[in-house]
This record gives sequence, structure tokens and C-alpha cells, in this order.
Amino acid sequence: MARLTLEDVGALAGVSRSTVSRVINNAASVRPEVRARVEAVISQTGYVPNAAARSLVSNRTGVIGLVIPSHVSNLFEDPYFARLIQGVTSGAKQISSTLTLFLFESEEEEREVSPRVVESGFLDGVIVTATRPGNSLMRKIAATDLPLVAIGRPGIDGIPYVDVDNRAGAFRAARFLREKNYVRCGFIGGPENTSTGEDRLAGFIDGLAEFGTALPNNLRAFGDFSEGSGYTAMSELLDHSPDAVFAASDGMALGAIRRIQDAGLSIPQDIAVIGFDGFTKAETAQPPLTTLRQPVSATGSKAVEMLHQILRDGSDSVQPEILPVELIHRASA
Amino acid sequence: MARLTLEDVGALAGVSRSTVSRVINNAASVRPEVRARVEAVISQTGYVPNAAARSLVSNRTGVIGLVIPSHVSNLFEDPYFARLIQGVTSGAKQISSTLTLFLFESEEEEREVSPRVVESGFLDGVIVTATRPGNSLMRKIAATDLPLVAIGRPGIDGIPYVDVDNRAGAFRAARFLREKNYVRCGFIGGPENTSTGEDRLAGFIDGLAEFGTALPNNLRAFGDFSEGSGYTAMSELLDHSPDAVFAASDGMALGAIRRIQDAGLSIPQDIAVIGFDGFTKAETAQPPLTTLRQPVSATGSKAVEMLHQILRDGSDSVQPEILPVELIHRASA
DNA sequence: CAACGCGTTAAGAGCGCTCTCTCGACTTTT
DNA sequence: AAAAGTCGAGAGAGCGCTCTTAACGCGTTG
Repeated sequence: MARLTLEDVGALAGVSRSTVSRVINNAASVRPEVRARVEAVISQTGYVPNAAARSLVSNRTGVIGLVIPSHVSNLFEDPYFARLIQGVTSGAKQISSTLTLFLFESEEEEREVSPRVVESGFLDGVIVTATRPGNSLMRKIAATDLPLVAIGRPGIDGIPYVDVDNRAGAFRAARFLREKNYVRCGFIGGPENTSTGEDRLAGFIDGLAEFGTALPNNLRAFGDFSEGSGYTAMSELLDHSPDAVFAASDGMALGAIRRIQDAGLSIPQDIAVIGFDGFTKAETAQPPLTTLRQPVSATGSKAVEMLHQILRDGSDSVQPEILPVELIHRASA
Repeated sequence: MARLTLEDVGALAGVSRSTVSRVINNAASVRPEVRARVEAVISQTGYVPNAAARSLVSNRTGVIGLVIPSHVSNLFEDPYFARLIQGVTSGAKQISSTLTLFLFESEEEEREVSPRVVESGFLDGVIVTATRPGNSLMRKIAATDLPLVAIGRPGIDGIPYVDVDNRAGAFRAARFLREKNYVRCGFIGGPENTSTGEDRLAGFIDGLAEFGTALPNNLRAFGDFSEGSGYTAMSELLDHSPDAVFAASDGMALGAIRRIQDAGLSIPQDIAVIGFDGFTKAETAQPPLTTLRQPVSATGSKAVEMLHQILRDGSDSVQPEILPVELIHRASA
């Protein structure tokens, strides 16, 4: 059977196309009895409005984009993105939108696809994640009038964003370690040119400073959030005998644990370890990892919520949101 | 500035709307000199055709859906899906389509969203993954005329699908263990009502049978592919003293390794372990995991390719594709 | 030189929907 | 009881595009 149109449904219900349209859009000015008749026909026939026709005239597609830039493509296996996508999906469901994913694997791809993404009117708005300050993709999107929400502090003013309180979390980690009287606290950070990397470093330094402690350069090492990079970074730190380490991701913390154990040292007796993320793999680690749990899924749904608000009320109405992180105390520190 | 239309571009180039349309769609019958003039205007103005208007008339949206049913939502953090999504995305890029994600968290959601997914004409086709035989969502989609490709053997006849050769992989694992003279080979399987679960079990049994060995019931245990479930399943097997174990996922293999080590036994001396997946976490395990590497990303892009072929040539033209898996020999077996 | 064919372009219709405008029927007001 | 307002529903326009059809110039042919 060919697909039904509004006109067909109207004919079947003995009303005009306009009336059926009104019923579907829950508009007023339809007698309850007529409405019921139309609804009956709709549910019997299984009529579903044509999305393209609808958005052609309404300029709304019910589609939001989630943009994941190329520089994280190798990190995409990190559960972070899975959770984020789950959060965004569930947020999208709330506002009866669907999610389209823009996953770039090279900067070249970013350049090519961008006009199509942005200009075709195919999207109601986009969420850009894993930004690095000055990311060109974000800058380009921001330059258009496509509604935009960033996940993580964007490098550009005036862009609404959701972030977790990386700074407070790292601060908390430092305080926790100092209160337990660890005196040589090391740090394994994420990439320095990311807001997440910067904030977790800054928060940790501040937290130590609260106790009059500094973070010497030789107790800092950096990775890319992955377990392998944590292992390598820990090797560096080991030369300077820390008695505790705060890693800016659970993955790196796990790498660090492995490195420490490979050195024949035990956790937390010789070196305490704290991670950041709160993923399941932190629970089942040996020893279970003390970590700062960030609400990843909530970040995703919050971003959708903000986007929805912008779509409704305009972008002036929204403020950045900073979601709290929580210290989970387990055996590793 | 308001968005340009074909008409505007035509006016700027001194031609009609139709000609501009022809240029954009690379149709014949446009004089090179006119084409150049139009293209110049397009690139100067940054004109991008309106997606909704386009698909209203052409009945093509350039959007394909990836459906991930509810029963795996708790497994979504498994790198499998990340890789699959990467594969699908890159396949979609090849055919200049975009990917929309349908991620369900409950069966109720599956029911509600399904008409919208399927009937609105919003999708050119869908890829349904992680199917269980008789999955109602798949059945429902198959009943419509929306082009469909399954990932993993679907329970329904006539549906084109891509799968990895689970059976041959498991067969290979059995042969590998028997050739190394392990005599009490245990099995940790996935959910029994999944095609993946079934095939890996059947292949393993066949492989053992090749050497005249049976797989007794007390050397079989089942999990849900997750690490925790592997740990639990291994506990059961331990009571029946296997000297080798084949786990139907790397996650479960890692859980099994942990369980074996917790029992004070060593790998592979006391018990050999083989996994299935070939994910990075298998490499960095202690000991590194021997496993069957399946081409997940390729599975995703292959599925898109098949869908594209169906879109072009009709669904009669495609045959199921079974992608090979590869034994990666490491220290655990 | 009229008739024809061909390549190139314009004009027009129409995809399925939303939204404004209008009109008719009915209710309220004075 | 007539004028005014209110509500319900239909007719029509038009969103921006593709595709069919028609027209137009030009060279070729009998």
C-alpha cells in the first residue's frame, strides 16, 4: 500500500486535511467528537505524518546532532562516550527528538562534512562534545545561527555549556590525600590543552595549596586518559617516589596501578591511587579504585535539556551548568 | 541573512531554478560555461540545499538508523558498540549518509518509538543490531517495507545480515586447546538465546568433537558477556577442575582470569584461557589474553554497504555476509 | 528553404504538510 | 430581535525542492 497522506485520512474520517492536521498537532478548535473520529481513523490505519513535509513547512526537524570531534576518535571506546550517548539519547527522547551522531575520524572529515551538518536545516541544534579550546569545528558552528550547546567548557565566550565540576573534584582529591597525610602527592593529568585537563590540574594544585603543599614539576606527568598512557606516566613519577597519585581518569589510574604493581609496590600501603570518572572498571580493579564519580549520563541529558530551552526561548535564556562530582572511597587510597 | 533558495541562486547566476538544480545534482544538459557560473555563485554564497524540501520530493533522506535494542542497554559500555558505531559511521560517510541512533532502554520504549522510526519516512533504511532470535522490534521492522539489514544472524528468514564467523572462531578455539593437549576444556558462554551465544557454543562443541572430546554439562557456564558474569561463571567451573576455558567474550575471559587468580591458580599453567573479541583490554590483561579477534568495525561498515546496495538494487540482490575471525595467540593459552 | 532533430534552458506542477484566512453556524449581548 | 462575537471547519497558499514538459535556438537534411 502506498503511504497515506493527511488528505486520505481526512477523506476516511469525513473531514478536511486541515482538521486532521489540527488533531495531530493537538490544536484547539476541533469538536471532541470529530477529534475522536479522526483519531480512530489514524490508529486504525496506522497513519504517520511524513517527516520531510512536516519539517519543510515548520522548520523543525526533531533531530539534534551530537558532534564528536576527531581528536578523540581513538578514545571513543572509553565508556565515557557510551554513557554520554545514553544520556543524550534519553534526553532526546524526553523532547521527542532523535539523535544523529557526527563522529569524525580526521580533521579533514570535520571540514568537509561541516556545511552539510550545519546548513542544510537538517538539525534543530547540535551538542558539541570533547572540545578543545579553540576547536575549529566548534568555532565554525558557533559562527552560524544553529543552536549549539557544548559539553565541557568551550574555549569561546557566549556558548552555553554543561560541564562537571572538574576543579572541585580534583580539589577534593587533593584534600582527601592530604588529610590522610600523604605528603608526596603526584599527579597524572589529561591532555593539557583540554578544559578537563586544565581544570583537574588546577583544582588539584589548589587543593594541595590549601594544605601548604606544592605540586612540583617532577610529580606531574601527562597522558591522554587511556590506560596505556597512565602506565607510562606512572613510570615517570616512580622515579620521584610519590606516596600517592591522583590520576585524572579511571583509565589512567588503572594503568598507574598496574605500573605500581609491576614495580613490586603495593596499593595503598606504598602508594595510594585516586582516579576520576567512577566507571565500573574502577570497582572491579585490584584494589578497587577510590575515584571521583562524574555524572556522565546526566551531563548528556542536561545538554539536551539546555538545547531544548534554547530552541524554545532563545539562547539568551540559558546559563552554563556545572554538575557536581562525588568522591567514592574504596581501597586504593 | 535568510537562507538562500534555489531561486535566489538562479537569479544571481542569471539562470532558472531548474538549471541550478541540475547543476547541484550533476545532471547532464548544462553547458559547461553555465555550470561554472552557477557553481561560482554557489560557492560564493555558501548555498546548501534544504534537506527537508529535497527529501519531500525525492523520497530519500540520506539518513540511516542504527537500532540497538533494550536488552543490551546495560552492555552498551562494551567497546563492541563503540567500534560498531565507528564502523557504521564510516560506512555511512562513504555513501554520504548520516547516522541516527536508536538506543532503547526498555521494551516499552521499543514499542512506542517504533512507528516514528519506521513510518515517518525519515529513514532510508535501518540496521538492527544485537538481535535475539524473534526479537519483536526486528520482526516489526521486517513487516514494513523499510529496507533493513541485521547485524548478527536474525531469527527471521529473508532478512539480509552481516555476521562474524562465530562458529568457525569457536571451532578454532577448541582445536587450539586440544592441539595443546588440554583435556578438560570448559566453556563460558553468552546468553543462550542469542545467535552469538548459540554459534560460539556450537562451534566449540564441534571443535572438541573433532578430537573425540565432549563438552560435559558441568563444564559449561553462562554469562552475559560482562566481566562480572565471567567471574561468576568461572566460579562454577572451578568446582569441576577444568585445565582450560574458552570464554565467549573478552570481558568474560577477563572475569574468569580474575577468578582463577583469586583461587590462587596461575594462567596458563593451571588453567589456560581463551577469549573472543580481540579488544584492547585483552592485550593489557595479566597475562595477555589469547583471543579470537572479530572485525567489529568492518561489520558495521559492511552492514551499511549492504543497505546501500538494497537501496540501489532492491533487496533481492544481497546475500548474507560472514566475516572471518582471527586467532590471536598471547600468553593466556 | 522548409522541415526536422538535438541540446539546452525555462516554466509548471506537485511532493505532504502547516498556517492563515474566511465563512457559516451558533451563542451572547443590548 | 438584530447586531455582535465565538467557535469549528474548509479552502488556499506556499515551504524549497525535483522532475516532466514545453519552448527555443541552432545546425542539419531533403
